[in-house]
Amino acid sequence: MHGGESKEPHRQRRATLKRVAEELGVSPMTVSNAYNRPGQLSPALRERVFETAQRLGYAGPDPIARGLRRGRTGALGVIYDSRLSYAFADTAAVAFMRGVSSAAEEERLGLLLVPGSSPEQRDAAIVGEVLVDGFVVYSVAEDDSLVRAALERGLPTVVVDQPAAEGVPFVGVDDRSSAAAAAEHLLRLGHRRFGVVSFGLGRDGAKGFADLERQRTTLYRVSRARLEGYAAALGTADVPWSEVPVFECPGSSRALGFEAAVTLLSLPSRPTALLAASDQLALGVMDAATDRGLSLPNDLSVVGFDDIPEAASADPPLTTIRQDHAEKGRMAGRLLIARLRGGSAESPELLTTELVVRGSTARPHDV
Amino acid sequence: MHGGESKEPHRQRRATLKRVAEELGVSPMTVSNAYNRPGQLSPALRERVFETAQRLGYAGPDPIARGLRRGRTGALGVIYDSRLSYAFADTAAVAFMRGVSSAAEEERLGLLLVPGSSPEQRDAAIVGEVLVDGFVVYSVAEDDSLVRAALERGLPTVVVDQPAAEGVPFVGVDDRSSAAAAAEHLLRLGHRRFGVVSFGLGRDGAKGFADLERQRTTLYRVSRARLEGYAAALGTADVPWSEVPVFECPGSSRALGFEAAVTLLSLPSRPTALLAASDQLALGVMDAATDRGLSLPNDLSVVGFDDIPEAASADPPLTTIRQDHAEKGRMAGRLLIARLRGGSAESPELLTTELVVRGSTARPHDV
DNA sequence: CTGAAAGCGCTTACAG
DNA sequence: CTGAAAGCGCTTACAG
Repeated sequence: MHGGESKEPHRQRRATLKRVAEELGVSPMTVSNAYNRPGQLSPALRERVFETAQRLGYAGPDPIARGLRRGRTGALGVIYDSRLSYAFADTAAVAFMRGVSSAAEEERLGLLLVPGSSPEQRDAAIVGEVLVDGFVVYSVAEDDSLVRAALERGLPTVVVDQPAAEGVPFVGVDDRSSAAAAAEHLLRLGHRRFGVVSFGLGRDGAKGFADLERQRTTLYRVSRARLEGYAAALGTADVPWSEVPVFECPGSSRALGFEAAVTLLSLPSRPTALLAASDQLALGVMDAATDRGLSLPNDLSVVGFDDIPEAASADPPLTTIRQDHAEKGRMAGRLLIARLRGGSAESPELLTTELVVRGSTARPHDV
Repeated sequence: MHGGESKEPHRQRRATLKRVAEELGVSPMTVSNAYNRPGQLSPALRERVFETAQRLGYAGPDPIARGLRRGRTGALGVIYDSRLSYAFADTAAVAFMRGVSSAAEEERLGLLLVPGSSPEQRDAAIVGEVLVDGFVVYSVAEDDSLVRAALERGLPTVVVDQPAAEGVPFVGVDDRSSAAAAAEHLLRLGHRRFGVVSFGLGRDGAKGFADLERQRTTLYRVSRARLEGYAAALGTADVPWSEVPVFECPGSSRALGFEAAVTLLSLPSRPTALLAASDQLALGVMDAATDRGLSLPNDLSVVGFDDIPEAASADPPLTTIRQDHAEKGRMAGRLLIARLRGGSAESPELLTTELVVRGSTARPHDV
């Protein structure tokens, strides 16, 4: 029964709990207890276990085996829309991660950043292979294969920004009322001729003007909600929405904002105010306006969405809708953890936003 | 043999591979092959496997069980000195993570951020419990319990900035020559009266002047290497190192830099130039100098180390030693991956640094 | 305070 | 192209 040591050692494998138990002449469970339930055995025996472990080069119970037995990994998975390295270059994403990590850390959970996806080359399979207890899906379009893969995995999942489906916990802002606040600000200043730079409205990656039909039928709720917010505010002020040009961008980059603005600003009846669905787009709009020799905010008012750090330092500083990305991350993390703990935790209230008025908006020049 | 379905279903557990195999009347290995080796079975059978899986709500092989069997997790662990949320607030750390994540992603590996540690409350045990294939230890003092725990875990480990021990792969910059370059720059400008704001030199958290003995005997190689670099450069110019006041700070914060400078600048023979071991410390030095009514760089030259984003936007902009944090992360990630792959990969060369001359340094006023 | 047995859910040789 | 068996390394009831 003893003397395991004399057996032909197969290639000197890493020491195991069982091996330590044999060496010591106790049962594996005693060794397990030494690590996991100190109260279950005498301090002296526990000491002997650790000594033997040390001597055999046993570093403690293998976390993978423990995970299999216990059914959990101790990590939250974060799924990001793009390459991970982009997440660390995106100030909003970094703030969001800061929030998620603080929630995870409160519960002694790790954060696993899921690799391998870019919009061009989706590797949704990895979502099924990753060792986590649940997912936070951040900044991923609601019909994306990454979201599907996360939901199919059958683990608790919280979706951020883009609601995925009925019943899936969601964290985000009230896009409709936030967008309305942006439009109302411009109306108060006296603007009547608007243009909108929107996120994408379909999988087709279309770039150009979106008619009312396309606006209404889009499956992208964030895009739709923001358009609805703009429309509602303008409607209240008797600005007919059907006459407001909406330029759709297949993404949210400065370059796309630039393109959109080039088109919008060459319209026969040039808008005096442009509403952009993100600060990135808005900054591109400002680039285009400046390029065209327009002076901001005199010739054109611009409002963004997000309040990224670059918004405040833009020239002129960008008026925008601020959201608290870190708080969003914290809420997403906490909501996921509540699900993990078996709580039937409801999705929390939507996060509040705030209109931040800066130098990129003013009364229209011709009023 | 069949009809597993008719057996008393214990609480409707999650479906397993075995369950799918029973349902289909094939062996578990066939189901496993359907997921892992498509070529091993007919497309038709494979389809039937997936259909059955779908019907039973089986989401594919459990990654934990697979991990146990295969002996790997598919994730790299990143150990950070402080709370994770601080890492996402630290621009150098974020750039570093960006680099590590790009290396991980190249190999389809996830990044697990290890939770639960702050300098005040170390939870090194978590390092033994986390499901990863190896560790990158970032920004952790070489005698810290986190480093010990990572090494004891017995997984491949790469240490960054603070070399941990002989034989442990290491990524960092040449601290000695970088520090020397900083001092040489000041010497070239004509400075002869120096002061140094150093990192900590011991576990005791001491704050104050460090004598030669303490400088020489410190176990912190980074602190020592930088002091040696300063000393070597000054020695070459016949500035006696023994007369250069070295103020030791138990950390690297703006507040500590402030404190150090308050003391150094009230010395009877006031230095005309201060060398700081980090930009954070240097910014604190500048705060203190301004507070005291000194004008920079006329009354005092300051050189930092790191080139964090705040350095360029400081007033005046900070002269410093630039290091490429993202590249450092990428190298650390690649080095770890090479170890994982069984390569006996040597530690790569030290990363190069670059003196960036900005407005915080000038000829001494009284020369 | 300690043990013997079962089993977490899969994949890996070894056979055919 | 498919199977039966062994086993990855642990922890969890169940007993005593």
